[in-house]
Amino acid sequence: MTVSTIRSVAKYAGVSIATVSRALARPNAVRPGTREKVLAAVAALDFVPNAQAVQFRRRATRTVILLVRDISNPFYLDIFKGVEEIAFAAGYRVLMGDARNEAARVGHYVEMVRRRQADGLILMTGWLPSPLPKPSALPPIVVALEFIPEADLPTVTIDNQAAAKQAVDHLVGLGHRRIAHLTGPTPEVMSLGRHEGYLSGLAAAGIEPDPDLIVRGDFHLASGRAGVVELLARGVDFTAIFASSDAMAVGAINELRARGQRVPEDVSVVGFDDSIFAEACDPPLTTVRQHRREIGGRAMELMIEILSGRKPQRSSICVDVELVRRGTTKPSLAHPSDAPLPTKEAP
Amino acid sequence: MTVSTIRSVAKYAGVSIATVSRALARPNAVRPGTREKVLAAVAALDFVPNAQAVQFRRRATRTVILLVRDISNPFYLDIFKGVEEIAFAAGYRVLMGDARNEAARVGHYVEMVRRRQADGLILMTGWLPSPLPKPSALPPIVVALEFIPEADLPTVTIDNQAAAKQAVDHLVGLGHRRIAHLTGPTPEVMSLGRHEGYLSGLAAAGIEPDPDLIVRGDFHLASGRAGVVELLARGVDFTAIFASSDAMAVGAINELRARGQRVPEDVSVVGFDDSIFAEACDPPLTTVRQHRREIGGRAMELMIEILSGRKPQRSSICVDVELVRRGTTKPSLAHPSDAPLPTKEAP
DNA sequence: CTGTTAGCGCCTTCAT
DNA sequence: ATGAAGGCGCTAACAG
Repeated sequence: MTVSTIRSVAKYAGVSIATVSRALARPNAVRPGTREKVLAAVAALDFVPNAQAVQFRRRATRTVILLVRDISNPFYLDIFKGVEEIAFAAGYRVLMGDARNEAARVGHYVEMVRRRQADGLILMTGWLPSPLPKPSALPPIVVALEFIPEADLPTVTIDNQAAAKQAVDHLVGLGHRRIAHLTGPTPEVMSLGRHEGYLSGLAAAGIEPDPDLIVRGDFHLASGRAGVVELLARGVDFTAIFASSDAMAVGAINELRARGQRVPEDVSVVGFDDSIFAEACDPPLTTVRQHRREIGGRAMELMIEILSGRKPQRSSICVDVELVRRGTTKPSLAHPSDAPLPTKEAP
Repeated sequence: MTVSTIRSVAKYAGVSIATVSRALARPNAVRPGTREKVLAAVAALDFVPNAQAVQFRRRATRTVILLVRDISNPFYLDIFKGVEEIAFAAGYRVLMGDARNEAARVGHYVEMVRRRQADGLILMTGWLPSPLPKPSALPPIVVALEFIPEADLPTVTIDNQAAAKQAVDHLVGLGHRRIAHLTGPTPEVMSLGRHEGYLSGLAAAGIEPDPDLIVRGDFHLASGRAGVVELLARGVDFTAIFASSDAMAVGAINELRARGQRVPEDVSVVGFDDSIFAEACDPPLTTVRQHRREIGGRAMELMIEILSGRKPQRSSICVDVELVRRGTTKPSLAHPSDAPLPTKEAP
């Protein structure tokens, strides 16, 4: 590891340190001959500017933190990718933080940027440390995909309700009328939005919602299995399931199969996310795609605008979703009415 | 965002900045009364030390970069988690870098630490920028799970050969003798190790390897499907498949099913990694588990030792793997000999 | 165009 | 136990 400083380069090139600095930062602010000399010295001494000193001087770290709820979720990978691409291109670095589902850790990361370890925070947790610091004490924050009702922060989201409605519309279009919903953890805005979308999809089709068709999950695979177990235990009829996450959809499919039901022949299933599970699923999963790269990218763009002191045009952005029709949905064989399914053994 | 500095705190408390610094860094190097005053001032002014200044002064960033081959791979999530846990506890931060499979980007990250943006680099790519900088120009690097033959760097790995052999031993123990291997991308050390393990597993059982049973893949799902297509096209008999990654195993299973073969009844399948695919698979995948958290943690521990100037006891660590028997393997129905499978339609 | 100079915010001897 | 002072390596006025 080299240790040469700007001073040694200056001496070697026979110029002042200011000239070295300029030759490196704005090459054409310096006479070509001088530039040559400096560059030669830089090469000879294998000089690399000390980034810490530069950033300290400039009062900027050019680093942002992407803080996620739980890093085990592969969902965040593409978000990260979107953030990182934009960040990299703009000369920023991305520090990935894992909140491990603990509010306290969010506080830690907020503290990090207050201490100037980073310039800003892209938040993908639904909470901020409480008591909420007064707005003036909050560092630059952009919220992605989540909602923090208490604070009015710039946000990049999708329209969960419209997205869920699309999924239900698809099912309805296929002739399904007994559609179950595996929801996300329910006090959360995201889960609620998707559930409302489910309800409005039913309403649009003139279908009366049936509380027995609604099962609460937590987005994880196991809760998808459990959801099907519950549905079957209730003895309720259904020809389709809308799951608020792909992982739950896969869990549900596995459980349905274990119970002798075929997908999509007996039951159609739609997921949400278009995550890595969707393509690994057999048949591939029909699902609502979230453009994760784009969401991440947009969030980073917002952050850059904020950090540049420019006031962003829109402080909140809504990214479109897209229904991806694949193999787990097909037309309902049930009568157009609410007639029970052909034959279904109880669990 | 607060802007108070140590100087304002000093003035407020009526002491010198040196005292403030001490009161914060080593509280008992200062008289209790003074400490009180300082702490009160800190609280009143909502002072947080500027981390950039501190680190600049101390010539350390307390940040390490975890650079992965391709961030889209969920495999790295748990590695990150392991790294981050140890790092966090030791007061380090982890910057996640994505090499996007490009050697040039590795160079970029090496450069980052040379510029003192970070103290060290945990490398999970199989390459370093070439031409290789002379060792003296290399920053602190720990290699995890990969191998960089050209350079002699501290490494945390698993014994790929022994691990693969375990998988094959398991299959052999179940009575399988016609075992296919879906390899990883082949010029790479990791893939080669696993293939050697496969071969030695066969050798130990006195089974002659059959080149027709070996298909090259790239660790991804699609190549698992393609591998089965190839195997079937070759018209070769097999009762089991060992795939060098879980993703390939899942792809293979999906393709087998599409061709009317049952898993594990007709064909047993073993994967490698125990990744997120393994549990989502139906039935759950028998696979070789890599303890990713531990691997990450060990790598970070090594890094901390190196950065602390302590010479690590062992510069290379090998983490154990574990065969996880689940639902995709069962005893072979084929004759104990090399007899062809009962009935199998050609593709 | 180039050099001189004054810090950025903090830690750390070195005196007192 | 405390204060004064000197940088860390660099950038950004300000003069020339």
